[in-house]
Amino acid sequence: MTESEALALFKCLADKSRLQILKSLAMEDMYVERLAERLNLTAPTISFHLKKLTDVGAVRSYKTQYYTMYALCSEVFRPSIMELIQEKSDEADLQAQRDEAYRQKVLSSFMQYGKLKSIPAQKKKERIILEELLKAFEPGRIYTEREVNIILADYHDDFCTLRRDMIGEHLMERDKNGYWRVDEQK
Amino acid sequence: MTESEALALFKCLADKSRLQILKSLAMEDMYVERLAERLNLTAPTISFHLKKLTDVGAVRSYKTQYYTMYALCSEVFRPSIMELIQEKSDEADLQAQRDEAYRQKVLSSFMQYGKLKSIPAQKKKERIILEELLKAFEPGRIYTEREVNIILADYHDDFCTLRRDMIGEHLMERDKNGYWRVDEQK
DNA sequence: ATTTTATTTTGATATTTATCAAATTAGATA
DNA sequence: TATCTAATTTGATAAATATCAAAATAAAAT
Repeated sequence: MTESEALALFKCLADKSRLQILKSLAMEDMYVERLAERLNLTAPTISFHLKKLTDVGAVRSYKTQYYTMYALCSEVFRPSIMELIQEKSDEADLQAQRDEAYRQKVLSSFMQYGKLKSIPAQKKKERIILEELLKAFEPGRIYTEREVNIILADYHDDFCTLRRDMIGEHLMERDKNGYWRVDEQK
Repeated sequence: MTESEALALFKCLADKSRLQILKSLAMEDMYVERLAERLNLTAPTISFHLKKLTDVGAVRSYKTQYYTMYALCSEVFRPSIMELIQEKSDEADLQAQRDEAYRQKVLSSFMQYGKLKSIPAQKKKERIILEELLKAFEPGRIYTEREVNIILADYHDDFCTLRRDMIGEHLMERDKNGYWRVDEQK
């Protein structure tokens, strides 16, 4: 089971009516109207819940003459909660984690005591460093070139290269009034 | 753990952010801002989630100089989902179930083939029967005495007693225009 | 004492969703 | 085929809630 499947399962369990349905089905198979009567809900509402439960594989249904009987899929409920929580992440999450790990690795190999040991030659690595240094600037605020130099000089003597590459990587922009952060997201 | 505690726990698990928090805390204890950074959420949001998780006993916190560290309460996650689902119901639910069981017992011993075998002598039992017969009347509609008689006669020859006791139990009311159901709730 | 930093609370908002009534579909019996 | 009955879908509504920004607390360092 993947992480998002576990989430979907928990969402299903996070409802009183659905828990009651599961508890009822744990005792014996039942059809929609029987459940509606037991829980004091309408048939459409029970149907709605059973659909959700079916979608996550918690229940299954079979026909017996008049009725559509619903039954519990017990296997789904065997694992402990901990097992579900620790499901490994989906592909997207995994990639994000890998990215973050790489970022940390680059940061720790080029930064020390809050200073930049050297400016990475690889563009990809320098980009990561620059993104980190960018945090020293407030979003929206406009800085003079002198202010930018002072801030960057805190990290490395060659603040000119840093300043130029900030512009080159489009992390900052400039005009006659000064420099400012580029903030894309949101 | 009671049924409603299990429900509260599942509600907590039914959120992506909280699952990620738990997964993070499963690796190591963390403080609010660290989690906010990892999940790309604001500190207030993390705080909000941690409060919920604390309330259900999923995490606990302790102070270490600067920070409030949060830690997983692993015991909570050991049981299988099935164990939680089958928690016995709360006191209120249990009482409701007992009441319903008693009602069914009375109904089945005095009713047969949709007819009333006899009118219960015990007031408590008759009340249950009358409440059941009341369902034959539409809420809001006004019936003539003759109509009431016809409906009640379907259940027992002594429809006069039934009609009188409907009034006596305040299940129906009457005035010069006729009879009607008393519907309290909603 | 003052300032800084971490955390929580408050207020507002947008999204999700459980529920029902009414309408529709599907199956089985007559 | 026609007619029940069970089940689902649709549309509407009310309640819950995840999130953020801003304000308020708390706690530590200067």
